[in-house]
Amino acid sequence: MRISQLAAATGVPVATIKYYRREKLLHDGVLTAATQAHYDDSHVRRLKLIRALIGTAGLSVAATRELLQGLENPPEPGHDLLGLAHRAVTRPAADGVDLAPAQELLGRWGWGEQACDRNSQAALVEALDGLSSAGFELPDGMLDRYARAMRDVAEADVESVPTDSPEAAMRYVVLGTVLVEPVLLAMRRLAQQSASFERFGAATLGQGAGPV
Amino acid sequence: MRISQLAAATGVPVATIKYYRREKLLHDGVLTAATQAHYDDSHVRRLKLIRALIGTAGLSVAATRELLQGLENPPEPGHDLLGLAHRAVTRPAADGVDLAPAQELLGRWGWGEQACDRNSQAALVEALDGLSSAGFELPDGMLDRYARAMRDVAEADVESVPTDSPEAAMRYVVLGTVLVEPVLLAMRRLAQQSASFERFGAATLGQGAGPV
DNA sequence: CAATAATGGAGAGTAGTACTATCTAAGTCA
DNA sequence: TGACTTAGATAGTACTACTCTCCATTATTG
Repeated sequence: MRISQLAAATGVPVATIKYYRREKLLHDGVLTAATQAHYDDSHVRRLKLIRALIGTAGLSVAATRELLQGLENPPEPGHDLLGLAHRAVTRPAADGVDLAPAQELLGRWGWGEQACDRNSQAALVEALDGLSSAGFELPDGMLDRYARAMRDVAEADVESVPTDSPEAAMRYVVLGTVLVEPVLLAMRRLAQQSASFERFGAATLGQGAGPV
Repeated sequence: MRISQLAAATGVPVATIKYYRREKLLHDGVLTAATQAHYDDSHVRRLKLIRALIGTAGLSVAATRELLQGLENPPEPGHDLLGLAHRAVTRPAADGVDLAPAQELLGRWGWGEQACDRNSQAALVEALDGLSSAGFELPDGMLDRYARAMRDVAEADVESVPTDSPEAAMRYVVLGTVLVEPVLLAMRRLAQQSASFERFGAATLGQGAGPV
């Protein structure tokens, strides 16, 4: 398969394929001559994965590269699979973040603090800071309801990890983490619309009377 | 309060404040002379809100402007509050998207299809497409578990909407939708780490033995 | 009251990201 | 043979979110 056929098979422009190759997202084809290379199914699959990570999951090219490079190396026992996935979607925590608020919540929910890494805790703290600095106050108990729901999600995630091979587990964890996020957010919005429709009828929160 | 004091009070550089003003995110101060204007608390609050929307929620300047302009106009009865918030975080659906897969799911979950707008349905379809085109298959029943959890979240959201004043309701819906998303995602990651720690111990999915 | 600093408003400049286009020498195919 | 394709390198583009510079005022301070 030559590059133009690879482009046709995936819908990705040739120039973009070359760009991804330069950026080390896509492995080289097999050179058959100085100006000719062959690509195969592995390139098609990889390219589709790249587009899903950049397009659907909204990762940057740099984060995508890191995640793919992590996926490439077979996971050693004790390798931090979740960390690999989470680093791809979590920006590193600033140094001066006070993790105490997160620690308190983790304690309250019985989520072992020692199991949870700094960056994810910092992400929670920053998200909550964003809420409060915007002058937005969550009603009492709201955070706990959210926590229960996300715990359900996470338990489903963890239970479904295939345990037969480390490679399959790694793939599942890494892709499941980043690619499922947009699914969950889309679901929340639809569920909000449905719940609001049931509770208030169309007139209050849902679709207005007129066209959008 | 002059612009430099506004900058000091919010941590936003003067040049950036001027930029937000040009971009109509921030209302003008009161001119007291040709080169002097006064700012007040409303500017401080607005600026903090802008930073939360752009920084924490990850909105673009354009989406932030739209959302703020929507917040500004008092909501008319029948106004589409959820739509306003959802448009700020959902990119408009491409024309050619087939909504059938989403419709089927909505039917299965009993989420009234007529309550759910095209763009949100398209977002779900695209997110699921991303999963499958990445070669990632969700186990049977997984989507339903996710749906149940997100339904819980959405019901909490809708129940907590203050019903006393339309302005408060609008503010709650719009900000709650976009600012809570990062909170939920951070929680999912922490819950995954905790659940994985409980199920597998530190060695399999969680923090590796060595330093990262 | 004069020197210094700050401000509003406008425009231009910058840094980063994700491509996209052009070019050359080399190879392929009809 | 001659049009077409390709690898690899370099340069250019479009967009976003700022950031800087400038000038004619105002304000502040010694």
